[in-house]
Amino acid sequence: MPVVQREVNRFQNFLQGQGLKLTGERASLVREIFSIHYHFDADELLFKMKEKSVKISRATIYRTLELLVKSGMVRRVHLGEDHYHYEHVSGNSHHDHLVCTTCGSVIEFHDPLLEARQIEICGRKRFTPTFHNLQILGVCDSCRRKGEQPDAPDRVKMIGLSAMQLRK
Amino acid sequence: MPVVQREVNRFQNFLQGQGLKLTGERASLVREIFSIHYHFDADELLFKMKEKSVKISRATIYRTLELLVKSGMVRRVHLGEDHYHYEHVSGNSHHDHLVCTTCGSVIEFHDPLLEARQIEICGRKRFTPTFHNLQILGVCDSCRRKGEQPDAPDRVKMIGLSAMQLRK
DNA sequence: ACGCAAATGAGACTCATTCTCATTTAGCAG
DNA sequence: CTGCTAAATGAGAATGAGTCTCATTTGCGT
Repeated sequence: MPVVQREVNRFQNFLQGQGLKLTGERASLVREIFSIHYHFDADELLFKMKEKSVKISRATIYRTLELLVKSGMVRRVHLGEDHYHYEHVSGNSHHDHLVCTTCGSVIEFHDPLLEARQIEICGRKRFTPTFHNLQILGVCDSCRRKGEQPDAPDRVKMIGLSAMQLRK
Repeated sequence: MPVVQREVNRFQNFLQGQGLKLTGERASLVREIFSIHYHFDADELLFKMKEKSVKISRATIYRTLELLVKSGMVRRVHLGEDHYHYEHVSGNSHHDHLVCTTCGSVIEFHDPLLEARQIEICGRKRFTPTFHNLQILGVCDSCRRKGEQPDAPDRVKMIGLSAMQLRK
């Protein structure tokens, strides 16, 4: 009856359709992933499973994430870092991300007008869109209020922004 | 007098401002990069330099790319692959990308309305944007006309899209 | 031309991700 | 309930983009 169980069932349906099996490891991962209402990476998952004394190998985590992405239940997102992040897809709530380059926090947003405009652009280019990925990098409200630290650009390198772009 | 020479000078100005030096290797790389009117990755650069018998080590390529990004002359872009791509910045023509998931081709576009809407959204979230990164994945005109190949989803895995997302 | 900080090349290293393969398991047929 | 077999797992090796180290070389101000 917990909500996450529905997700496990959803995954099982997908697996059965592909002639694949629902194992204990896969079920645990789905339960964990759908309890994280935020972005995570493979290592965080590995760590959380270890915390709960659920033994799952790194390989299985990656393999299961791949299946979940194929099933559409999980989405791979780029957050300006040099490795992948993931997030679960609840219902069909697509959203994009504002990423703070100072503190690393991520704000989600969804804007129908933005989406509509994108579709218009695609039409003009005779391009059939299936999916998109938008991150807006910048400074969040609380970091802005804290003022400019003189040594702030440290995080800039990580995220691959140029000083010039930041200055714009 | 070739156009690329202006870029070399631009880079030299940046380097001097930082107390850094313009070396033969750096100049060759800038000339090469500003002759590529497309996206490239570090390995492609390495290969092209080898082709021209210009000896430059992998480390220098990465180091120079980092400097060029810092100078604002080159931009790091994510194109849905698992490693970085770069593109040179000519003037101040920001643009975004339509990436075909079938043939891998990339169409650039720039849309002021889209940008304006993004700024509006940021304002609502009290977020100060400095930069953004938008890729729209989908199928380009010529691939669409070729119809659906029964084995098309091969590239899907590479790009990390789910079958469900593609179907939408 | 000198001196020295900066730059280079070669290869070692890191670290996320993928692969291999021997062993275990889910789930179907009987 | 039992056996069977394809699929799944874990452990660790392999991969590959990107970074770092350090001995040697070079740009460039004096």
